[in-house]
This record gives sequence, C-alpha cells and structure tokens, in this order.
Amino acid sequence: MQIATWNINGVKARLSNLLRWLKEATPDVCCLQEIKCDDEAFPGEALEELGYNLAVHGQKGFNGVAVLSKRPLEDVTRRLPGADTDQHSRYMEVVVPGDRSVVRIACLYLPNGNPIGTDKFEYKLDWMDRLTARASELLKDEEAFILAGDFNVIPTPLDVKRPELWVNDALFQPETRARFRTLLNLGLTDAVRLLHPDEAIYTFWDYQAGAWQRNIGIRIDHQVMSPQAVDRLSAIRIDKHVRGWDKPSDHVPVIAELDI
DNA sequence: ATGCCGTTTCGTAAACGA
Repeated sequence: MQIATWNINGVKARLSNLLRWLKEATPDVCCLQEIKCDDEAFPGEALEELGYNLAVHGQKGFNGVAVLSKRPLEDVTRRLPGADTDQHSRYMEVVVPGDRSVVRIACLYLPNGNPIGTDKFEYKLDWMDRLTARASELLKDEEAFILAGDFNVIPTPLDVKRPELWVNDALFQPETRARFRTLLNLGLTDAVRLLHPDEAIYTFWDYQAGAWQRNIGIRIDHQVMSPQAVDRLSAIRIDKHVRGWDKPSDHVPVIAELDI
C-alpha cells in the first residue's frame, strides 16, 4: 500500500497539478494539507473520478486537511484532542483496511508558529504537546499507525540547506525540535530518516529568491510511524520533480510503501 | 531580508505562510 502526504497549498489553485500527480504516482492513500477551502468547495468529483474516497476537514481561506483513499475510509475523526477552543482545521484520523491488516493514518498540519515570542509560537508548542499525548494514547493499542503531514519542524541541521538562516525561525527552535524528539522518543520512527539516514533530503522550497533553482530547501513534511507500521515499511521516497512543474505547491509529496 | 512569491478573501489591500 502506498501512503502519501502532500501540503498542496490551496487545492482549488492546485487541482490540475494534484490530478496529474495522482495519475502518475497512483497512491492508495493521499493526505493533503492546506487545502484552504471549506468542505463544500472541495473539488471532490474530479478526485472521485480517479477512484478515491474522500474525507475532508476543511476551513475557509486557511488550513484544512483531507484524505483521499482508494480503499474504504473507516472511523474518520476530526480535530486533535486536548483543546476544545481550537478552531483550526489541522488534524484528522482515518482507518484504512489493507489486504492483511489495517492502518490508522493521522493527516496533520502542525502550526507554523512564527513569529517566535508570540502566542502563535505558544500555540505551536501546545499543539505539539497535544500531538504527543494523542500518539501516546494510540501506542497503547499496539497497532500500525502513521502520523503523516506538514509538521513545520526541521528536525536536525541535516534537514536544512542553510541552517544559519533559520536560527530565529519557529520551525528550527530548540523547543520545537525538542518536542519532535519527545514524540519520536515515545517509540515512533521518522520513516525517511530510518531508510535514508545520511542523505540531505528536502520537501519544501520557498517560492522566493530562486530557492528551488538553488536547492535551498528544508525537510518539514514527515511520516512518523508506530513500531507496527515500521515493521511493514519497505520504502519511502520524495517526489521532488513535482516542485519543477508549472504553478507548483512549495511542498512536494512524501510517499511510503507498506505491506499492510 | 520587517515576505524577494503565492493563495485567499464579507477582496482590489491585508492576512497568512515558512
């Protein structure tokens, strides 16, 4: 089963790009972030024509996540527990049956958190604490699950071309990176780093200043897996060529292959 | 580099993003 995550940066503006990539890569599951539209405006028909079932947790203008699946979508739940007042659409869980077992997939858009020193950064850190609490709960079931999405976290200096430019950025703060490590230290695995331990791999290139052309990127889109999911993991790749297409998202897809 | 570009909206300027 191929499971993908992609921050699409506006699904309406990116629909032709999305359809092109889905036809090319044919993932079984695709988690989307920053769809930037509400449920009613989501372009569901075009995606259903490609054989996908849909689960959408939209928001007008900003944020918004969705999951596309060629297999049935079971037990769809929206929102990250721990803050009833949080109105941002950033988190959804689905359960997808495979040929031999099932996998729970969380599609997440973790807050950016900039600028540091503001309530936006506090919101990010609190959101990460809530994600860790949720992962801790899921681990008790001892089943395969994946946290897939735009984490807005640069885990280590290997994950950024020019770390000196990010020392005052929320994505690279010690508090941010410490919380990502805390999440992994529960017993989870950063799947890209497991299978590509020493490679400089990026998933985002800024639109500005020729960042793509100069390969000035960062790795912030991740698939964090439970032990039972890692046991089924055979490969994971980044489709970076998509960044070179016309009218691209500034992020590219991350695709994992699991024997589920 | 106080967003250089791109998407979105109770729009044509401002919010947001990373």
